[in-house]
Amino acid sequence: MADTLNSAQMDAVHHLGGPCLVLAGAGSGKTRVITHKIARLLQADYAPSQIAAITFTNKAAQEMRERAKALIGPRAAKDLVVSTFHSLGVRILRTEGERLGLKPQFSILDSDDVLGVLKDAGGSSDNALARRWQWTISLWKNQGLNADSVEPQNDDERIAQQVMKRYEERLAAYQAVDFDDLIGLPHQLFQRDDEARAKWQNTLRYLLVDEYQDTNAIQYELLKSLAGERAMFTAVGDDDQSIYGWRGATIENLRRLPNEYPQLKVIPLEQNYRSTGHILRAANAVIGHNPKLFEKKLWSDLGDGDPVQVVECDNEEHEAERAVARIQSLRAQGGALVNAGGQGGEVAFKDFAVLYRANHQARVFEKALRRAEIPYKVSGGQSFFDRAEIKDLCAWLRLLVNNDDDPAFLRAVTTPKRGIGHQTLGALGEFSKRFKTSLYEALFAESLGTVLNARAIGSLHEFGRYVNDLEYRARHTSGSEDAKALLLGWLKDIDYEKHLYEGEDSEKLAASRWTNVLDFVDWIAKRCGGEIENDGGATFETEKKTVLDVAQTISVIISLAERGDEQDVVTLSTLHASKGLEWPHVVLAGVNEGLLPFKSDDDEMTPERLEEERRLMYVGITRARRTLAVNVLRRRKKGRDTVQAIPSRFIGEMKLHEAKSKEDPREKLRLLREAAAKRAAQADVKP
DNA sequence: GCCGCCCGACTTTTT
DNA sequence: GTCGGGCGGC
Repeated sequence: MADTLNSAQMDAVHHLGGPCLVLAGAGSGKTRVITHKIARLLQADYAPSQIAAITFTNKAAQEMRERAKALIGPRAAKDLVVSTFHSLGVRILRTEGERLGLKPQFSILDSDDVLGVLKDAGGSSDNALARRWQWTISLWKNQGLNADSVEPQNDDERIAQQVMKRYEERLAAYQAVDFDDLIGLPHQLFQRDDEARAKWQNTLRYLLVDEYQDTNAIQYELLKSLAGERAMFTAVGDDDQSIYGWRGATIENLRRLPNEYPQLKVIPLEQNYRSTGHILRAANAVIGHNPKLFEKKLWSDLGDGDPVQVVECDNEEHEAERAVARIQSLRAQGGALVNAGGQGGEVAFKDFAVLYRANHQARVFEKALRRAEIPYKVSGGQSFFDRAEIKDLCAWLRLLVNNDDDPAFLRAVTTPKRGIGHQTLGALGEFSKRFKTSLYEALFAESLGTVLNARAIGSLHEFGRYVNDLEYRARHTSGSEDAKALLLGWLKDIDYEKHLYEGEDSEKLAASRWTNVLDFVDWIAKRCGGEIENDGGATFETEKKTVLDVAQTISVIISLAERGDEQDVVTLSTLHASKGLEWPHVVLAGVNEGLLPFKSDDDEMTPERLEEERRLMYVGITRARRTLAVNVLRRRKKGRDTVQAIPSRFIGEMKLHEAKSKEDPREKLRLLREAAAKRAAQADVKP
């Protein structure tokens, strides 16, 4: 991307006099606009602490802060308010809690906590039912409703309303709030307390909102009251990438903006710096089938590039094989298909992504990639390993596998605290650096006595001997039962349960962490195998693995996860999780009716739903920089059996044939398919 | 009433 | 490949 801003980006950055809506098409450099606008605001004498950039996820907030820091320097970046909606809400509630009758140390319930409270409040032990209540109540709260203002439409909703009433009472009694309250309560406060509202309006004098199309009704209201009369804000979003309607986001928020702020300056960013022409034309063609809120058409000056390929596959396994073959052949050719575009050069695994509608579609791709020995990661997935308690234990396991893993050593030696402090570790670190050894190695060095006193050395040796002993036992223990005993013994030795309860002020949270730990132990133990299995009359023992073997596999998973995007691996991701990301080569998997657009058997496809599915397709297409393969299944699995599969109507909507002759036999076939898709569309959509 | 087995389904996700 | 629900047997 050029180092300068284009003229639309420039307009967006320099419009400071009033409300501003930036319609940032895919790949149009919206983060650049936000960070440059922050810099511009600083020039215009806003203090960093008066500028709030609001995002949806912690990850996005973190990235935004990094990007801003690179532009404006660490000192100014430190005071910027870069925060998610929810953490901003926490901040408001912590300072203003009193005015809402909330103790300063209220607790925030996570999703599991809420489920528990709901089961209790609703007098049901049925998880699925409680989840449905949770879902319904959350959607209501996101619309700014409470148990008294809800108007139930059916019996289920009437029950949910009653449960909600009791749920509200319980939260008040517990002095607890849920995630939705983090937005809803500050909003209520600002509605009725002019003083508090004025105070915050003066604290946060300029608001920048990222992914504006993902805001829900209540977030919109909160923004509106924060912005106040002055209306100093920039909303950045793209109605064509609104894919979270199902969790309460509403593009109404985009539609109402020009009405509620007549002075609103709307600036479309249409130049795309990501994809080549064929890909962009396909994207524009697809999204052209949706009714338009704002006129916007992406263009790029990166040349036509390679045509979008429709890849026909017999079934899911074949599809995965073809995707693997595509990865291998593109790598072999150095990325050149028809038009290399930029430089050919090396094509790395990390240049590829396979995107799909639903998580379970990843499995068959994982299998094929493993067989082809292609490294991959499944994105968006398991955050289990991200949990602090699991990381603690993994540090120990990593240390057992590799004694020289210094970060693991540091975490293990201080978890739990065992009287080895900063001083000791600092000295050990210096020592290890000087003699170019690992920390673990340094611990046993004869000459360590020159830098540390006997007591410190004693503690270190005790730790070292324990690790040594544990490693020996882990190396010689296998089978589920023995492994479990070993692991539980270890946790008891280090008194980890106590450590959890001491480190956590909420007993409940500590208990849930301990449950995670026990799950983790079971998980490892299971992988140590050795269970007697009964297979067709013949009993046999499955192959046993030692605890150390399993720890080794875990270490690999962890180090993959930790290095994150640095790793040269193929990405498997849902379309939802792919938003905001890009890859040179993208494969869209299973572009068939029923999958994309997704349709479940019992609910009917409304036009709104279909439009959101179409935006999902649009998001998928616009992730690709240079090549795009769209996979179509001839047959697909449905439940236990395989059924005929119809190509997605979105294939036809891409208008890939536009410039081609209709005499081409392949083209005729394509047109027939398109007609079939159209018929499917008419059959499925009720007007 | 509880436990175990078998069958079937399997959206999308953040705080 | 996993989880949950439902049914059947003890």
